[in-house]
Amino acid sequence: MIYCLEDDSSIRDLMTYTLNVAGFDAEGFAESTSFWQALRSHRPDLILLDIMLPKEDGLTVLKKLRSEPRTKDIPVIMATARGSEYDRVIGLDLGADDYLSKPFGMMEMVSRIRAVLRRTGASGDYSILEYRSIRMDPSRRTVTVNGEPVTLTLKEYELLHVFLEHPGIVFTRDRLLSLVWDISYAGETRTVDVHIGTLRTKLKEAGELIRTVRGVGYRLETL
Amino acid sequence: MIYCLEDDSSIRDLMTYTLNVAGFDAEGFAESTSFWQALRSHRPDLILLDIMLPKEDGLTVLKKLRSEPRTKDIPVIMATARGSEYDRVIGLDLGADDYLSKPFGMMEMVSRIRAVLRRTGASGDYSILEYRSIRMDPSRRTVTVNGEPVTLTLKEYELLHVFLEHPGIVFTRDRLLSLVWDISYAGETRTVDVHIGTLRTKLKEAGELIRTVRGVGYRLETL
DNA sequence: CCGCTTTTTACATCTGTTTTACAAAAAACT
DNA sequence: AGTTTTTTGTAAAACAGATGTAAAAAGCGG
Repeated sequence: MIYCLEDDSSIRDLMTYTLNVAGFDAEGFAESTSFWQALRSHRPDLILLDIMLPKEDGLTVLKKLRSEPRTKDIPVIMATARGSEYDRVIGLDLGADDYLSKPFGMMEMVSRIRAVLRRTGASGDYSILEYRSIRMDPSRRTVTVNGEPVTLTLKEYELLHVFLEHPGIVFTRDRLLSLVWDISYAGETRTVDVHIGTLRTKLKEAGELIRTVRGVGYRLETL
Repeated sequence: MIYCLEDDSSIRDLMTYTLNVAGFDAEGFAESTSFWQALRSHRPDLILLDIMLPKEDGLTVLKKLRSEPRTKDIPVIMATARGSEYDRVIGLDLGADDYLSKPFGMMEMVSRIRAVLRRTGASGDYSILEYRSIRMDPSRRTVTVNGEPVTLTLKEYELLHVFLEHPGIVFTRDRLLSLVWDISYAGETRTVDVHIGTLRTKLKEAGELIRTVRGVGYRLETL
């Protein structure tokens, strides 16, 4: 989910519309009050923040976001008026993750968002993940290998999702447990191994792409 | 263009967001002043009017609209709280074109808007939705399977509508609840499952097209 | 009060997950 | 090289949880 805080309704609508088409879940806010309210019940994957806002300006919002533990890690992209170098500097100090100079194109916006999400590791992105012969469509929750559909269970799917999002990166069993099972397991468990096993067989030849790193964990092979 | 006059910003944003996604052009207003101002320069195709408003209540707004020649033919849908308020509105019969009882689901809102727009002859899209043997005519609110008419209840219809509009996409139970039922439902419920069940049996063989994605939700099968 | 829709409840069933146990493979150590 | 130790693969059993569904309860409009 991406939140857009932008007072101009036509720009805001264009943004949310574009983001939806691009496969994101987006919600727009005209001013900060409703934005803070929404933030209480939901934590977005990214926030698009206009500098010029009616009640409370963007820099203040950013400062508030960064001061709260619950929100300080949410990536923020700021939309600034052209050439106002001042805002840019201030925003940098406050820790915005990227900037968009108005007027900006929707395509640029989407690619910046993708870049920031990739950098910060948060996903929220529903675009298709692909590696070699493996293809995953998160919005449909389907996986194909060489075009052949493969039926995966929840855990298998989540595991593969982790690997596809970070090809080449080694994940320890503990890390996988916390990512896919989200609880940090104290003791020793063979669960991950078993699921890796079933995943490998279900992926047929492509199963070999999931390599064992002895004594450490697993990773999706990159060459 | 659809105007939404609703003081609660989160509901208003949800409404305009949904309408935009549904292909309408929507603009929200928190109170009547800015609404009257916008009305001077533009004539919307439909107005969504909340009864409870800060400055000037919805009934007064409706009365004013109906008294002006320039605005008296604009279709109006009123959003009312359940109970006495509803009766009061009906009793007054100021000539709203339809009513929505709060809390209402976004799909219901969209369907009502489409229905009203169709009745009044204004624009809007109510193209027939079709997938395999299932055929839905939103303007008549009818569904057929292999040409055989199927009688669906409100919720069943709205559910099927969601699926037909996005074949293949997986919907979690939460998402379906927010689309077809209330704005947001906290806590666990088997309601969705039961309705999916009845929908499946009513759709006969075509019921198998609604697939369960274990641990996630449901989706209309595409191959 | 009646008939219809919707929601809840309860339980059987089905499916995925985890554990267990042991074989196989790799590494470490004579 | 041979032996031991550690680590991983995997089949099968045990377990946990999600889903389907009938039936009861609750809501709603007449």
